[in-house]
Amino acid sequence: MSSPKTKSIFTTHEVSHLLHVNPRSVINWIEQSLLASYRTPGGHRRIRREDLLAFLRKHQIPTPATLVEGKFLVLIVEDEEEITKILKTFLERQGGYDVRTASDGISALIEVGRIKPQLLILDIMIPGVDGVEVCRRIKADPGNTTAIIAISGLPDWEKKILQAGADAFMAKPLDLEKLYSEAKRFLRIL
Amino acid sequence: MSSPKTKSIFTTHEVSHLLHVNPRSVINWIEQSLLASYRTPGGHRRIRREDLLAFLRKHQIPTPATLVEGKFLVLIVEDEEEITKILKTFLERQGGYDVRTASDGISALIEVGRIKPQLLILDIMIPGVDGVEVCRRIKADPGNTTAIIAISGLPDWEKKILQAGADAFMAKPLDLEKLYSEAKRFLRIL
DNA sequence: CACCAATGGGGTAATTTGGGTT
DNA sequence: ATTGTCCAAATTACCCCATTGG
Repeated sequence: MSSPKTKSIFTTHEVSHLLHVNPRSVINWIEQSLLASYRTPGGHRRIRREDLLAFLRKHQIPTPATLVEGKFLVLIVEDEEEITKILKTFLERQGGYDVRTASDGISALIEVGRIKPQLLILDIMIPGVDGVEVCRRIKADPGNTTAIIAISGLPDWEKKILQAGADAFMAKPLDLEKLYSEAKRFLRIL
Repeated sequence: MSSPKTKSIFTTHEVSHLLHVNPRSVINWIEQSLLASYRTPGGHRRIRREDLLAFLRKHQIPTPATLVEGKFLVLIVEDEEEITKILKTFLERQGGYDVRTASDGISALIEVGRIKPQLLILDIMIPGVDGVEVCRRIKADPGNTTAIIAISGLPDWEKKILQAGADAFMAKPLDLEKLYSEAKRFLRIL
């Protein structure tokens, strides 16, 4: 129940592992004052979480999920309860995701406006306002920050939904791993 | 609500937790006379707060927040009362922050000169002298020790305010956690 | 005084890190 | 600009037993 308490101090090797680079590169960045750090009495470098995050932001490097504080807000819009449940459980099991749900177009639009999720997983064939229209309306807002992954059993929708502004399309049956990988891409995490 | 009354004597394990190192390293430092300590009759080491602080200063290691005596002085310059209030409440709730406020450029400059805050949270669009000019003037003083986090609803200001010497820029709406993380970065605490 | 869980010490081996190199 | 390899040194892991503090 307790929060996993994100690490707050990292060694050069830990940073190099997080960012998938050679430890020497991390040292180079530090020596060029691109990344702030301090030293142990014995000369080993230590990097504070805040300094690492500032470095990542400045250089627009995707943030490793383990560095992210708080949770990502995801809204699933799907009228088939079974699929909703599978998706929700899967994402929650990854950790770091706060998953909300809606089952029709109108409530989807209301929820997006209200909670402003970072990610929307949107089934196209839903009751009332359909997914394409939901997508269009969300993306029409210039202040929009919600990434949209559209899903449907009919691959024919792909072109139309991407034109409506969706960031990605995935055909059912869903490949959960692929979906997760896309989600991470839009959330800019590693 | 009351201050937790900072501890004045620490064990090796407590120090190791504070600094995120292995207890063994603390012992090593003590044995190399890098860190002063004394022993209980049974041989257990005890470290005085002042000795620990001296050690941290000497090696330029950031100070854990719980070791900091007194409060950090923060000045918020913002003409929207609502935002000022949210920020002030948030920082005070973290503990360890003495938060002052100003609502225009002139009083901001006067207050910075008078109370020399460690941190200035500066809205750019304020009445009278604007944030960019306030920033420039503060950073023009070679004796300046105030870190500046600029905030604005218009992301376009980022480049200009950083050129004026601001240490960071954050767009509104504000992410309080991110702001707090930046604050800790500039205050050199763990 | 004895009991007990958690913590601390001391030894040594294993791992990680920095720095000079390529 | 990043990476590979070497070595010495710093840090950490693991062991068992003693101290601490209730």
